[in-house]
Amino acid sequence: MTTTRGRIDKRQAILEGAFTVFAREGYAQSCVQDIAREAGVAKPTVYNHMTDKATLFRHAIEAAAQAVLDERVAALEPLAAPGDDLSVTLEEVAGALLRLHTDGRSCALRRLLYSEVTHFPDILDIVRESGPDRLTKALADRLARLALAGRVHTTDPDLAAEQFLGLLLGPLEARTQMGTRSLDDSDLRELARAATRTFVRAWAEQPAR
Amino acid sequence: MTTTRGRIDKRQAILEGAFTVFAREGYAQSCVQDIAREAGVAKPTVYNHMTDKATLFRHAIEAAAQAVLDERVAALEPLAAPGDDLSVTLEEVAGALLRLHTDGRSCALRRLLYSEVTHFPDILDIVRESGPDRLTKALADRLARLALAGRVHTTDPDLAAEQFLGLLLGPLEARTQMGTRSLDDSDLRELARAATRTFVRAWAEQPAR
DNA sequence: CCGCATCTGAACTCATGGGTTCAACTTAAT
DNA sequence: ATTAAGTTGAACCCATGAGTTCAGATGCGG
Repeated sequence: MTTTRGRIDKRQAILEGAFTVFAREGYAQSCVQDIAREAGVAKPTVYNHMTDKATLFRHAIEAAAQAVLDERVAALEPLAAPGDDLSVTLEEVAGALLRLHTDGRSCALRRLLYSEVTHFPDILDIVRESGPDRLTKALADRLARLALAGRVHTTDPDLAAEQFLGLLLGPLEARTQMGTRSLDDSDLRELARAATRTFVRAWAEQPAR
Repeated sequence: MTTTRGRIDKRQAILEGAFTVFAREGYAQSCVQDIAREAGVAKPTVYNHMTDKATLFRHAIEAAAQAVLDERVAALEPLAAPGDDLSVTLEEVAGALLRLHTDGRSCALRRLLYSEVTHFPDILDIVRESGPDRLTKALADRLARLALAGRVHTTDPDLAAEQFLGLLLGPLEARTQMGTRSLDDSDLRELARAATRTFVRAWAEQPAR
């Protein structure tokens, strides 16, 4: 078999260890030695799987981004069949998104993207389709369905989705000190409630529009 | 005099050069030699003014943050005496904020903060009072006045300010590819219009609240 | 049991860069 | 003119870390 290499695929361990260390130290400050140690592997083994520190970085980011995004999109699920009161479902989804967004891995990933976007312009392409873009699209899809059902009043679900996320996540950055402080669950629920209320007032309560 | 040192204060040049290089390369990837060259100064001169690469970083960030913030707060000025149609003034202010927020220095500063916040936890304190926090507060002050005048309907101007900025800046990140792509002025105006419309619908058109 | 692929640890090369030293130079103030 | 502070370039020391090499484990299929 091609994939049943030697031991229980070290590759996975390397990618995870790499992300952990990169997240903790930043790209330039991480040394491959530490990554190897973190992954429970010898340094040359790392170079057996990845040619470069740079490609190691790319692959680690890609894997992490994929994982983070899947959770996010899954959290939108309740919107497929909302209850009688749309606000309740929206608020539930909002809370779930906030919890995911403030998660340690998520914050670390965001920090890494921001800091290395200029040195690795290609990670944007890697992450784009699996990044906030796809989340906005997925939310826009849900909102479009709801608009058809007359429960949201908009002709531009993409805009509505962008604004919902802005309303929800914008206030976060300030409160979490750029993702370094963590909020307790009641704060998150409060933020979810405030964002949902404003969104509903602007997009679901109005008569026509 | 204490401040009429030797030549026309190299200190300023050093801080500016440092920010330029840090912004371009990131903290770890910048070397003091390059910073000195960028500032038109010899390496030992840098160490005459700053003890460390780290304190050099702190001071450069502080200076840049101060400059960036002052512009931002100044852009809120029109809200002190809005015209008959509040939307117009809001939209004008929103456009100005967007232009400042997408400015190269501004994006670079944001990237630096995100990437080094874990290695320099203290830059948060340096920047807090001169960061997005103070902008939100300043905007909240304006909104409070407008609420008193009955032109905005809210009992929580801080929340309204946070949400306005979220509505305005949230959609930006996606469109500018984390600040790497620049938008032309018509796009910015469009974004300002969309954010303002939603904000007004939620906070200024409603009867009571 | 053997060969093959992989993993390991340690040592090594080499480039980069932080921070310092120093002797010579420039400038401002007295 | 003299002094003192500040600047300069070049050379220097030293730590760190990317990437490689190699000789010896270790496990697997046949």
